[in-house]
Amino acid sequence: MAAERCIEGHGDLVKSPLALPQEFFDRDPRRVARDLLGKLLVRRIGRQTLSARIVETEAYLGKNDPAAHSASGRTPRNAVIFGPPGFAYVYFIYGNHYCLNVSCLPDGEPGGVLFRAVEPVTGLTWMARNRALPQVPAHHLTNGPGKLTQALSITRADNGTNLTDPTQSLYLGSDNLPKPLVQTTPRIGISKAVARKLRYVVAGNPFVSRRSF
DNA sequence: GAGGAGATCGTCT
DNA sequence: GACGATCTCCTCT
Repeated sequence: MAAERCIEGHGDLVKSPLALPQEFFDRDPRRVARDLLGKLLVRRIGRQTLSARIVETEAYLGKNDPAAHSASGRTPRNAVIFGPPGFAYVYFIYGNHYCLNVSCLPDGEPGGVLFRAVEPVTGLTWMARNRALPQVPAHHLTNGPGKLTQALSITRADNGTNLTDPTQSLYLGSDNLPKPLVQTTPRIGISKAVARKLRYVVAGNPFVSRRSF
């Protein structure tokens, strides 16, 4: 069990969130994607701690989901989502961008959740610096899978990180806020299984990547 | 504000 | 060699 610490953000001292247990991810990716909304993504860079609240996710179901990377079987690239639950699957896409997923389901069963958007909580200045966009509105810093990885300095070096371990430089935590109101929509940017409503957003949150369909 | 096109490169076949 | 779970810039309305 993680000890509570204090992290800095905007000059305020904020209680460090407790890491989510591995059992949280040992479930159907649809449940995990929904329950991750409102949870915190915590990134440590040296002495700096960045944290952001998850406001948009997508579930990828594995072999029965043609849109999932795992649909065509295990490869060196996607091996993490075939592994134990709660680990980071980071991949490079379109020559420019990294996307962050977390593995779900027991070891050997493919499944994962893509993080599409987060709401910055602490370290906003660092995120703007990482994005090289100091003038951009806050809600444009992290409202997309490629944007949030850039803002939090997430790269393939983070692939395979145990996101349930609070001693890691990247982990998932909870500050026990009430569950937000969740809206489901079709996933974005895919060409297969487009009709399935496997995208989960915090209703009305301005930090989601796209508002309505 | 909305829509289109180019950039860019790792991964897979 | 083709494709891709994206982003940004530019143009048009």
